[in-house]
Amino acid sequence: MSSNPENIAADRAAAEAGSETRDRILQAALQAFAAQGFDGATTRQIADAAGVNLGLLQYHFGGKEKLWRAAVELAFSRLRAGLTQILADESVVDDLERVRLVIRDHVRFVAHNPEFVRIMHDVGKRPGPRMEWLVDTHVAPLYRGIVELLERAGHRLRLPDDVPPIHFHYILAGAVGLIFHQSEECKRLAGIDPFEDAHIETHARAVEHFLLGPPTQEANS
Amino acid sequence: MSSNPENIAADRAAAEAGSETRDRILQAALQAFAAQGFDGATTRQIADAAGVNLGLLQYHFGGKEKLWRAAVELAFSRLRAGLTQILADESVVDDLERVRLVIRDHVRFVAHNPEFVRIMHDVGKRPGPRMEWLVDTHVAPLYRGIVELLERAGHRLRLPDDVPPIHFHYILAGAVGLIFHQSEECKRLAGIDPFEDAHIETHARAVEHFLLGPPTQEANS
DNA sequence: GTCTATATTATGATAGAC
DNA sequence: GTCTATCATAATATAGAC
Repeated sequence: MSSNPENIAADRAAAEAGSETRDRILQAALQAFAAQGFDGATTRQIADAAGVNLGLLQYHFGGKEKLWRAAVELAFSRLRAGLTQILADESVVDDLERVRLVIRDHVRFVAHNPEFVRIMHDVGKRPGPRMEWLVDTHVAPLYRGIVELLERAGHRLRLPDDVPPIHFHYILAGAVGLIFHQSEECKRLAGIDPFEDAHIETHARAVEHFLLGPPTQEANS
Repeated sequence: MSSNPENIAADRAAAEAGSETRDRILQAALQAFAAQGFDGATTRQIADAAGVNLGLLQYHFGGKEKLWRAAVELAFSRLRAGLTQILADESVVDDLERVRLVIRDHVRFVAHNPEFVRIMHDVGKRPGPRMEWLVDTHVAPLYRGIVELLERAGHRLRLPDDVPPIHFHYILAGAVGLIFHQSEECKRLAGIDPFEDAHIETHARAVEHFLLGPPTQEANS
């Protein structure tokens, strides 16, 4: 940073350009890590996709690992944006309906942000510092919110006896996300693109139906 | 292969040792590809785990790609062993009960062969020759069998109107498999090991319950 | 902040002795 | 069939000019 006045404007412009570049790198990194996994994605590929030089990744993020963390933060911030809103929405009085809203919204979120599921699946399968960091800083807080909600919805959830909420969590996450995670497989297997709006809504309806049963009369949006 | 008689016995012994080595490599490869993904797994790591030299992978399989295919064949042969048996079991008269059996069995299969799901998730998310080969040669035939079964079970499946079977397929596969795929995450998130027998059965019961409803009276095994 | 080198390491594959 | 080199390549990360 310069201290002589005539350079302050230039510094500010440079800083802004830098922040914009940072964002482009971050976005490219999120796509790459989701599509190829942490191991498969390369820093060169990310730099190319962002249209910048390789050295810049080092400058802005300090390495592949830290870049990955920043990309994950971005993915989770997008998820929380919608989710915390629903969890706090006071106009919803019925907690079972709130679960329904969460499911419907999550299907749509995953369909529009498949990177989220892809990154979760990439990390959650193997032990190590990345997985531990992800769970501790991002997944666990969210999971606690979900469990609270499930407990408030209580017996009306039609959970069989003695099934801990963690099973519901993974059944839900799997039922919602797999078709989008495996979108390429799905296209070849069934000839449909799950990301098309009609299929997204069909999937939401199906998941909702299996996990919560037919909707009550007032629940339409 | 030698043609002089006194070496035939030695040849046979060598061939047997070779086939045994081949199997050890294959098993190690399956584990590695499942745990680290195709990109993350290294041929050296596989050779080490199998207790053999790097050059042998080349000799027996001809490269990483072909070794991967052989490992996938192994995983699917294990899956088919149990599945085709259930699909063909004539003592089951009710097709809805057959679906129930398939689900229960698949939960147990995945729990005991988590490599299966890990490999599926690793390949199914991105386009390319590996994914195409996997779908065409292994997934599609299996999927056709599942669809047939679903059609025979028909309306009793409680599928909402106009939901194509592909959605049921991915809901089922996701609900069954994710907790095992994400076992490491699950351990840290909920403090339980999903591979313990009690949790396997709980999960099977929960999935069954959500997708098929409460069991009928005669359906217990 | 951005770029052009380059250092260092690790990978998949090959050649050739035994 | 199995092993010991070794090659060629591609990856992350660094140093330093602009």
